Amino acid sequence: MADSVSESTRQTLDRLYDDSEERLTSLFELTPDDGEIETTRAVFKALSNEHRIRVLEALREGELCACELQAILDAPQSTVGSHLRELKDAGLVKTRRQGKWTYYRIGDTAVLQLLDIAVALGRETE
Amino acid sequence: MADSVSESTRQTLDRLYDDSEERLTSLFELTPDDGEIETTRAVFKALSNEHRIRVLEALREGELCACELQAILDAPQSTVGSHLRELKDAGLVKTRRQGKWTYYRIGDTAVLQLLDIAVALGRETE
DNA sequence: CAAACGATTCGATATATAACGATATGGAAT
DNA sequence: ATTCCATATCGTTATATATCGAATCGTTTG
Repeated sequence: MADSVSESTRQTLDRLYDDSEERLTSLFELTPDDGEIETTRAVFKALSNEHRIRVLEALREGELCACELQAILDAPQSTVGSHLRELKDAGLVKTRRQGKWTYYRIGDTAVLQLLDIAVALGRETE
Repeated sequence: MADSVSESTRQTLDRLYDDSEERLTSLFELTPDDGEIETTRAVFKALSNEHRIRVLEALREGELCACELQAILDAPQSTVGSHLRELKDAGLVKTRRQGKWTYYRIGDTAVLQLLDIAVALGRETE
């Protein structure tokens, strides 16, 4: 584990700490396992697109069918479709099929919490 | 505004609603303005990378210098540097310079809230 | 003030993501 | 069954992001 660190990094730590080995070990304890990082990244990745954010914002009020979302995004059907699929794959929306129509809704209210916090954070960063 | 909608989308809405024009107008009210969407997107984009998530997780406990973060990521200095710059540009971390070292810390606890919610959301989606 | 060293930026290449026309799928109505 | 329609998927091309060696910048320290 600790011996996977590059030479230059190790040298820096050696200079910085009396017991660099111990420090390295405690540093590595700060990092979550790969699986958790990856699932977290997938959530943020799905949220990091203008069209997908617009869809989720629109779904705050309740479910909408794909064609309504298409009107909101004002983009070609294939483009909208692939974004909806991505949101669904990420678990951020759920679908309900009624006849020819597919209705989309927010999959978990935690999604709205994420949006709220990010909006506030973005505003203060501006 | 409403006349920017493509022909096929309009036709679909025409079939779907008696007053498609009114429906279109109310749909457009669901979408936030471009500026807000963009700042929100910027926050999520900065968060949608394995290395950057690892950095933020590591900073939960308190500030760390760039070289320690380099040890945690175990990546070349230039790679780590560009991720740190991106986090700083997005306002997610703040820096403090002491002598030769630059110390990084979480810029706003809202960042940790975002991470917590996304981790939980990712876990249940898996 | 010059050497040393960590941090930052630059530039080229590799990889990932987005867009969207064309086509397929599946339900409903005639 | 055939046709129509909403949605989903595929495949290609365009755009964006990540990586990392090399060069540069800013401080500290001798």
